[in-house]
Amino acid sequence: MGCSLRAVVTGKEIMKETPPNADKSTTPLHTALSLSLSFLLSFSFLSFPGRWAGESFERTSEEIAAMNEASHLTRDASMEAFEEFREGQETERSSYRLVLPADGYEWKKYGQKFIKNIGKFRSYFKCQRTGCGAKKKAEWTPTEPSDIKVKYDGKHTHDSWAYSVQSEGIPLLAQPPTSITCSHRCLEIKTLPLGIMIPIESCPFLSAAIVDIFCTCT
DNA sequence: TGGAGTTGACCGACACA
DNA sequence: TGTGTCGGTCAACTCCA
Repeated sequence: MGCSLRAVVTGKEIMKETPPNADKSTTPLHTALSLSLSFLLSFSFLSFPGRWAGESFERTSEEIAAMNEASHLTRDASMEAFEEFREGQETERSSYRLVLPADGYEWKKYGQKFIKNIGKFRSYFKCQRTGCGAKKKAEWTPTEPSDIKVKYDGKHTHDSWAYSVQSEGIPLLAQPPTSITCSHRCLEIKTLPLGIMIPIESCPFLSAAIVDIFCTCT
């Protein structure tokens, strides 16, 4: 079990998870803020909410029924069955492409699966920077394509382009986070009032972005 | 033509009988 | 311990600018 940081931005939820062996010597609150720092630095939403390429995404009841039917098949056959159904519906392939909000890093998509257990599609991304092992997974429900959950794995070995963007005078957070939650293996719960100033150096917009932070045990 | 996305196949982990 | 299912990843393929 590890520590997780959650942020809700304009109704869309994202999540950052940390390894179970993360340093626990610091206070829960400090841990929460430390974890949030790198995450928020890359969290410069210049285009949000996420949307599908092409025409607006709407799933018919027949398509949903086909997905449920496919979920009873084997892992790879389920996606195949679903796609076969879609082909029969003569819908555009591009309308199922996911467009994620910019987060300050360049990602390379290397896979996508329909996860049976959670009933969502999951796309896999790697950071394109050479030598950087950071990854992220984007999950979304077919019926709620704007409800995208992004899980970040690993750390970036480089800065995000958010710094360069900021230097040009462009607001980093067009739509700042409305809530940030840290779930941590601790014995106490920290709750900070709205609008609190976060004493973290090198974060140019954190105080303006964070309106609520609290840490709970998991 | 090269980069990015798609997708079938493969592999290791895990649950269960 | 064998079998089936799962999530994660690879790599060939397709698409598009």
